[in-house]
Amino acid sequence: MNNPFFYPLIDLPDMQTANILIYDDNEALRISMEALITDHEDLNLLAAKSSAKKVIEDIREFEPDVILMDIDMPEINGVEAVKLIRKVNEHLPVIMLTVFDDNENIFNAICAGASGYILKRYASDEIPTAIRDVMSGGAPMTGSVARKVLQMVPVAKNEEQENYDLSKRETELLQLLVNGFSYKMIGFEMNISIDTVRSHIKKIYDKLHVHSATEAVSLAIKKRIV
Amino acid sequence: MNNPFFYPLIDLPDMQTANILIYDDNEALRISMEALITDHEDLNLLAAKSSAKKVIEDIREFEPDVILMDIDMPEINGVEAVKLIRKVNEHLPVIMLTVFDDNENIFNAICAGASGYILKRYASDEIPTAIRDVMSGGAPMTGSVARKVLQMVPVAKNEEQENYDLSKRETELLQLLVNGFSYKMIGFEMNISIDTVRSHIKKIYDKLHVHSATEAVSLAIKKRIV
DNA sequence: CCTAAAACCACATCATCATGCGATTGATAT
DNA sequence: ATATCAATCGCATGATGATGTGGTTTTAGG
Repeated sequence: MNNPFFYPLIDLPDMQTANILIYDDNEALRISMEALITDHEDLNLLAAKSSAKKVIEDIREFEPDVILMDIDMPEINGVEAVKLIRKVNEHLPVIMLTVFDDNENIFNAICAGASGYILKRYASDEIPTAIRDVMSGGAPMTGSVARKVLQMVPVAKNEEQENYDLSKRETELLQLLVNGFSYKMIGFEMNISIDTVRSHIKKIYDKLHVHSATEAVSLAIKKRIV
Repeated sequence: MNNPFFYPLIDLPDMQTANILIYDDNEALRISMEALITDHEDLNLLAAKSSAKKVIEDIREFEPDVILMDIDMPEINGVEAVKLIRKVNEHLPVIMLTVFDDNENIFNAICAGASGYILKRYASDEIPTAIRDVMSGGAPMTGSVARKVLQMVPVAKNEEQENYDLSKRETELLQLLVNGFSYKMIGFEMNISIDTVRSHIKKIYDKLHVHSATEAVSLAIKKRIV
């Protein structure tokens, strides 16, 4: 189709084979996953294990590109496993598989460092895509999961991003204050006298409607001024 | 395929037609979008406008099910438009369209209340899916966007959720400190003498390895101790 | 050119904070 | 029983913070 709207699709360069390691305690599911993966030329199953107990050793042995990790497993659950993985490897993509899409689970998995989160009921459809997705730097998730993650995103939402009208220099100073600098240190850091620091601080307090450093710091962080 | 792994796919019940409103200042793109949408039976384009200036009136007039909103528009940009929408309608799905996937833009859009965020270069592929997705409660985003959103999710990540071992009372006090209370106020609030406040504070500082209220407050918020 | 605002500095004063030393009480674990 | 620790309080001292008043210089706009 010759249409300006149709941008060239993502350039899939040398999409090499993705070497996969699977953890799931359900044997039927493991078998199905094997079948699914062998159906795709660019996916290669290294192993499918029923327990993540030896995940660290496994990684060293198999050197996978991607890990599919069930959340609900006996002995060591998926979230714990991800935490273990993240201690030795910051970036190895780990896609969580689960039947639950409750906030608690999702939140824990994300915080533990999971790269993606897909629901088993969509797994047959989404796993191949998800794997290619993480391989190219994405973070696959089911739509409903994505929405939940969005809801976790900080605060603000529609909250009238109040404008406190701090000048550049004032913002800079506030930043130092937030980092625990004393007046003396701020003066040194900004190359101004301590009296100037006081002067700035007072103006900042006036603008933020606060009367102490702790209030200012608290407000600055919570309202994302810094 | 008779396979236990292949869960019944998402039940698409009465997937009714999605009525769509588009905002994009690029005419060529609007035309392409129209073509794309008319290609799909379950999608219905109500209008494609070049400016979101009258978005509120438009919504009242057209009563769309979904809005596609370009971020980069003159006069009023997409993020501002979403904020306006959210003031009158908490739940109307708004999918952001953009060529940029920088953190700043994504973060602003999400905070403003966008329901999804997809990149124009994948638009032709993803828009139909995205629309169905938001209609059924999802939150569509491109993989790379999803990953960025994940990175915004609080802190923690793998960070050894450090345990500062604050006692109950100490935590309580720290909370007050974070809220900008002075020693005097804290003492009054907790019904203890100011000297006890000092005593507690000193212990808290020791445990947090800080030496001032601002540092403590900053750490407390950032590490989510409070 | 003139004005407003930002950025800079000084001095003074009182309040509050940071820290150290010491001490009592009650709960809990060994 | 006794050692540990959280929680409470007191006192003292030096450092730092909060606020006010009054300046000068630099920068950006009308």
